[in-house]
Amino acid sequence: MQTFALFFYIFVDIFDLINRMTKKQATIQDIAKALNISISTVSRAMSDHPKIKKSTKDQIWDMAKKLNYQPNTIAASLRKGKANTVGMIVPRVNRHFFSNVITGVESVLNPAGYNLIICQSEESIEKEKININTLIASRVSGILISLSLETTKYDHIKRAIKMGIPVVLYDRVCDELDVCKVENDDFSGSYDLTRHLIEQGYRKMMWIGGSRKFNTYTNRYQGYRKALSEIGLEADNMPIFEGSISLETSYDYFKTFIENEQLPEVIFSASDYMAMGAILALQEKGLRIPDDIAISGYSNEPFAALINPKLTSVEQFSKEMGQETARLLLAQIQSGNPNNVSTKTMIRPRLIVRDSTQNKNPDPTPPTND
Amino acid sequence: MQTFALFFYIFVDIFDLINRMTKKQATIQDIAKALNISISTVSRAMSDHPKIKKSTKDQIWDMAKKLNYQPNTIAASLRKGKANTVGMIVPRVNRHFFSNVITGVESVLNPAGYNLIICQSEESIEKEKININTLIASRVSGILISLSLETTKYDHIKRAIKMGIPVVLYDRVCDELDVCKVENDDFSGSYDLTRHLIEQGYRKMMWIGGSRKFNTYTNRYQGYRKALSEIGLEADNMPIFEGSISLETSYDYFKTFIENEQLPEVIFSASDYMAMGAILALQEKGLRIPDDIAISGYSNEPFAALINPKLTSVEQFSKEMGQETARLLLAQIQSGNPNNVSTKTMIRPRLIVRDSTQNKNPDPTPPTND
DNA sequence: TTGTAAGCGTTATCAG
DNA sequence: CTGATAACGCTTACAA
Repeated sequence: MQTFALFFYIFVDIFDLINRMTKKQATIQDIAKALNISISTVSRAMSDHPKIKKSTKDQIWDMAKKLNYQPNTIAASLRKGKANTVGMIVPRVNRHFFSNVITGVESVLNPAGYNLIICQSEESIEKEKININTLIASRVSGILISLSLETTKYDHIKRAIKMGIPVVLYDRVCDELDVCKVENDDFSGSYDLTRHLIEQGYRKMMWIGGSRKFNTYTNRYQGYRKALSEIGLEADNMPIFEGSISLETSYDYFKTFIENEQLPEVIFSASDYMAMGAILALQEKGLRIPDDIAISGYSNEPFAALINPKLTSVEQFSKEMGQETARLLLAQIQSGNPNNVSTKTMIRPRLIVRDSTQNKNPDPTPPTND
Repeated sequence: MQTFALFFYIFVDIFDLINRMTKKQATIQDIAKALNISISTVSRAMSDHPKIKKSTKDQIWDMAKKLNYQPNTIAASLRKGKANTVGMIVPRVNRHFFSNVITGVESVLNPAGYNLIICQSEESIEKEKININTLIASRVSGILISLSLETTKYDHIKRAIKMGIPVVLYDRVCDELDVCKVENDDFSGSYDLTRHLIEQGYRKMMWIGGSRKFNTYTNRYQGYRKALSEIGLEADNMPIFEGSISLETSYDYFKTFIENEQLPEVIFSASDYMAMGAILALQEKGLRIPDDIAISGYSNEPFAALINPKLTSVEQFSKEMGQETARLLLAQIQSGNPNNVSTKTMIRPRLIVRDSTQNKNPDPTPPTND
């Protein structure tokens, strides 16, 4: 018994030694050889094939452990013609919104056995093209993409679609591609928010946001415009500031705006960051929010609930968007007939009313409508 | 001429047709066949091998374009025994700090021709093990990992190391693994911050932070302790609150703390979120910051500069950490002798002094030391 | 229940 | 400068 144990010990060690010396990883061949069985049996055992005897399976699994076997998905992918990998193109990962979409995507893709390759376009169409090529070259099972701000031609994406790779667009979509899309319902979010402002009694409004050549901001503007038009106000005749979506841009703008222009009752900011810039500029001039001027944001950035006053904003459910996007992709992959349908899913955002839009001295006139 | 053009047109179309019908992607074989040359020549041309005539290369590239050829990196990886992919394990992507590390990593890995597979451990050692297995199975060229909070055993990581996969630890490291590590110099960051508080004249301090069983918080505590001991104060004798690192925990704690305990002059919070929770609780009770009580944070979250008062904090240079981590990994990969060195890189953080620690009525006693 | 053998698309070695 | 050919590690008909 003693001897046997010793023998066994040496036996194990030899395998380990061989592993180390050759620096080569064990394959199913090694297992097959060691057990004097066929490699296909090993392959089947590794995927827990029902037609393999339990006892042989156990043998194989033991040996696998002994040899420190790690399956090689690359070989499997090559053989199967596709990888259990999906590619996700994101403008930037270090944005609250997008990193939450990623979390959502992973939460459905991982349990389904897929890995995520994340690529950043950094808002550049050139990078986006490179990303697409990389993903095609990696033979991913599908591609999730939110378009870069620069992207106005879609040949690179069409190429992927033509190759039979399922594609789902999320957040930043376009009409030209005939695939599944998951969007934020910016129109509704904006409309609801504007209704809230109206109900608070505000009438003299001002729009600030990113350039309306981007869908996001057009849609938000349209929602704002619609709500106003319903009570007989014309958004286009009220002040508008379009600029790059950053705290600084808006801060600088309001520094001078305050000096030269008459302030509205409320600022509708289509971006929390721009709202923040405005707030800093206004507060520096001694203006109280919302008493002297109210303001709302959009996106519900983490800081919105933390600043003073707490910022009214719109929650976008980024994680849910990721989940829905991933689910659609999985459906495409599993259908075996990718890109055969082109759906359009709207994620309905939710208005979060906070202190920054609480009218202390509401206009006596109620909304004329509804 | 007319005829030729027509012929050519049909010719192209046939290829396209075949591509579509078979849904099979063109390979170098197809190119070779179409051009009546050998597949090895095509392979060489695709990697721009110097010994291939310019004219044949051009032919090949043309045909590649015509056939809509996309290289198959899976096949290449299998043949070469490794993928041009590196794996990155991150506790959570939707954290400001980590998503910036990712950005940094990508900024050096992509130009070097590597792709990133990002996995989230979600602070679970089980997930971390699965992630490691996935990455090994994908035959990544290297692994970057920040340990989950649960991780106290490292067999899974050792396995990767033993298989010859270069591993670099970042942010959350451990002594037991003999690999390259990139850490935040929490001790120094905390020390510098405490010195600043001392210089502001604060003496009655309070420590709040995450559990000190985690390196991060021990180190920060030690820096704090050291600075205090230098002026003859004993940190251990001052109030301490350890809890989960969230706004809510700290908010709840201070709601009752204010009622029952005597407030310190300044709260040293080892987390911006906990600082924020405290601020909300204190301000709700009508306390003015920093006039009635000062407070500092750590990590320089985006909101730190936006709240009122602006929060003194410590900037961690997460992007730079990512870049350094990636550089170290690349060096390991290229050395061909992975995990042969084990370095320890400290990223020195920077103190950002803001309003929340401006002492309006400084203690007349200057620091006794330095 | 297990084995045989072909092949996935590359690259690398050797030979012209 | 180019070609033939053997892997790389796995899956999967088809056979037994």
